[in-house]
Amino acid sequence: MISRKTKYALKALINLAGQPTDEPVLISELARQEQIPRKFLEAILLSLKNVGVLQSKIGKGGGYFLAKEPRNISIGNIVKVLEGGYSPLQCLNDNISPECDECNEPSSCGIRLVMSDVLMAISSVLETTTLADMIERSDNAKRANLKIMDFSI
Amino acid sequence: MISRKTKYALKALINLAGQPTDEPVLISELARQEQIPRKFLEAILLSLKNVGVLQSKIGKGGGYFLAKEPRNISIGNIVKVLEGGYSPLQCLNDNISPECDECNEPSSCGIRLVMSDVLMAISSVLETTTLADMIERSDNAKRANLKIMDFSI
DNA sequence: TATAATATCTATAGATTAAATAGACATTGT
DNA sequence: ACAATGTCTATTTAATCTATAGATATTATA
Repeated sequence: MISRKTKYALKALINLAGQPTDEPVLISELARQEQIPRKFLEAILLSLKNVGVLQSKIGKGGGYFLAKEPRNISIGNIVKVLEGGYSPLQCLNDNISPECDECNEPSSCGIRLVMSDVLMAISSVLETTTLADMIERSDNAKRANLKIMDFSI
Repeated sequence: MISRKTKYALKALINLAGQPTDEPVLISELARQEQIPRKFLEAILLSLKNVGVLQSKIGKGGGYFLAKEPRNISIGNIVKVLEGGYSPLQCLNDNISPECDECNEPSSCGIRLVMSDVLMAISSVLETTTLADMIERSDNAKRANLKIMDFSI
C-alpha cells in the first residue's frame, strides 16, 4: 500500500507537469490546489528536488518546477524516493540489505523466491510508466467520460 | 511491504505442509520451531482457520493441520487474509471501497489507473502461486546449493 | 468423573511508523 | 531595506503493528 505521502507527491507532479517550467509554482499554491497540508508538502517537494526531479527558486518570485520532462520521470523512481522502495520484502530491497532478520538461508527461502517474482512484476510496471503516461491515461479517461455524457444527453 | 504477521503465517504453513495431516501440531511447538511469539501465532492460526485454510482440534492431542492440499492454497489468499489485501491503493481493494478520500473522479484518476496495472501484476503472481509451488522452489534452491557445495569440496 | 492438555477469546500494553504542525533561518528580487 | 519565498530542525499527534496476559471452552484419558 502506497502512503499518503507518495500520493501527494504524484498529485503535485501532475499539477506541475501542467505548468510552464519557466513559471515557478508556490508551495502554498500547490498545497491549496491539491489540498495537501502545506508543511507536509514542503518536505515532499524537497525530497523530489534532492533527487533531481524538481528544481526550485528561492526568494521573491520563486517556487517549484519540473527539472525534467514528464516522459523522463518514471513513477517507479517517485515511489522509490518517497517510500524507500517498493519491494514486498525488506531483504529484496535494492539498498544495502541482503540480510533477513528471521531467515538464515536467503538463497533458498521460499517466501523470498516468491516475493522476488512479485517485485519483478511491480517493477516492470512502475519503471516503464512515466509521469507523461499517467497524465495521458487520465486525459484519455476524462475524454471517454465526456463522450459518454454526450450520448446520454 | 508485507508484514511480519504474514511472514509468520507463511512460515507456519510451510511447516504444517511438511507434517502428516492426521497429526495435529501444537501451537506452542510451531511457535518454538519457527521462532514466532506464541500468542501472536495463535491469532494468526485462528484467522487461517476461520478462512478454511487450516483445521484444528481442541483438547488433549489437539493442534493445527492443513485443511487443504498445499497445491490448493494460493499465496495470494494467505496475503489477503492477513494483510487485508495487496492492493497498492485503498480505492482498488476488492472489498467495499470504490471510494477515494482524496479523489472526486476515480474513473479518470491517473494514480488509480497506473496502480491498477500494478495490482494486476501483483495479482497475476500471487494468485497463481501456491503453497506447494513455494515449497518446491525452496527445495530446488536447497538442492542447487548442496550441489555447489559438492563441487567445492 | 477428575484432571491435564489443548485451542479460543477478550483485552491491553508497548513499539514503531506515518502524518501533520511549528517556528527559526537563508536566499533573492525589487 | 524589505517582503516573499524556499530550507531546515524539532516536535506532536495519530495510527498501526507487534507482543503479551489471563480467563474460558473443549476434549482425551486415566
